[in-house]
Amino acid sequence: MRQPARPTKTRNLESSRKEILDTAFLEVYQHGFQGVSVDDIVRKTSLTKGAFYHHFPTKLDLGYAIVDEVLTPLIIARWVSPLDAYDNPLEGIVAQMKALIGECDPALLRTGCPLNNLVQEMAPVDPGFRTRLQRALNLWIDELEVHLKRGQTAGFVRPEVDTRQAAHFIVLLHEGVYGLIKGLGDPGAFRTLFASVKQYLRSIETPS
Amino acid sequence: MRQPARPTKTRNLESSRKEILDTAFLEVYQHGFQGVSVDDIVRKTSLTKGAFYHHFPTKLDLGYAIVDEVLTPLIIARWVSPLDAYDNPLEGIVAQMKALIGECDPALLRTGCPLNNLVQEMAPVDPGFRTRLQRALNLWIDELEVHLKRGQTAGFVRPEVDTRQAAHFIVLLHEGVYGLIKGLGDPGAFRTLFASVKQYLRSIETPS
DNA sequence: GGCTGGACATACTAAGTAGTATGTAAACCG
DNA sequence: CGGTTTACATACTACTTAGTATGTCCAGCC
Repeated sequence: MRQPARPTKTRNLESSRKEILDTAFLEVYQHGFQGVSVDDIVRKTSLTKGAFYHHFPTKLDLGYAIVDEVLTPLIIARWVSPLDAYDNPLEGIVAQMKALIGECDPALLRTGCPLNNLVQEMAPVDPGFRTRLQRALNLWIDELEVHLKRGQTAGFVRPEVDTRQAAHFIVLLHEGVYGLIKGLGDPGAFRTLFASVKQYLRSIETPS
Repeated sequence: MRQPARPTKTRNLESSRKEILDTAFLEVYQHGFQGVSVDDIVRKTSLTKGAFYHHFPTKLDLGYAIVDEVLTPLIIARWVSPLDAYDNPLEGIVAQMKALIGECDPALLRTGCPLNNLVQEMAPVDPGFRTRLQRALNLWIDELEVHLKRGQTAGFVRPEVDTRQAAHFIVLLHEGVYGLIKGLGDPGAFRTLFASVKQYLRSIETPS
């Protein structure tokens, strides 16, 4: 058996930081940033408080790192990159929403969208969160617009559609679907909402 | 000068409770339920902690009272009752959204929708909140559907429209508009989003 | 192989937290 | 008008919180 290039050490800066970050993300996702304590987080970790404050100067900095290093990449990986596989981006949007929300574990659905959760909780409270969450949302909108423009030149999206306006609205629809399912506590509401979403997307698609 | 029927007393159960409830609503609206302490609330009141716990057994009970006695009536007063004045409910929905979001103080807009804020923060965390917030949302949807049905029989809403599905979607649009403006931190985003909302509402309206 | 610095662990502090115990004076009732 | 209840105010407690101070041990380097 070959040794790995960087052999497993009993201590590892990168992996420790990642462990804290990932478990913190899950805890914050479920209980909110203000609803989770640093002690809560380290308790769910193999590490201790000393490690936490070695990696993150304050709890707020941890929050910022969650947005930048976990949340934003997650948005791109789940809602943007998959569209590359579709000639018609509208088709991809429908498919992804069905796969990631419609066919998601209902229990998990009740906790909503990690991004939306943080936006609603922290954006008005702290400016550091605000700017970072704005960046994430704008990135999502920008990337969506790129795909819509591509779909427009390829003839799938109606030429008169304002792609920027549509990108905004599609993000709104994602957050709205997540939020309303969470609020109603009923994953079954997805079918009803999804029908309206598809109806809108068809309305900006060139009829075949 | 006539004495009022119930003369002003130095102590008044009803008005004290209302003072606590109203200031608590504003504080929770701005900082979240978990982000506000009982001490914070009483500090913004002319009363003290003794009064607080005389009126509310726990902080959670205060939260429940906020949903039942402040939030739910507010939803009805702002988004449902005004529709009575319109023969065409879709026209009323557009007018109300423009008046209450589009022409609202931008600073206030950044804190979003009080109902949506609480839903995203507390619905997954506490079952007592969950059921109450569900009730509020379902009431909103139910009342909206009544208006849509009325508009349908009056010929303003297309006969083939599923009014229940539309009511769900319209509530989603409200929460989504609030949420995205808050997330983007840009009240100017309203114009963009509002255009899409109007576009949808026109699509379920019978052409004149 | 000893030394140094980094990657943690342990123990602590000061401030805030929900909630309580008790006191007190105003309102009501006879 | 005297007593009881109600509507609070004050002072306190037990606990949790973010953050710190200090100790320790492993890893790489000379």
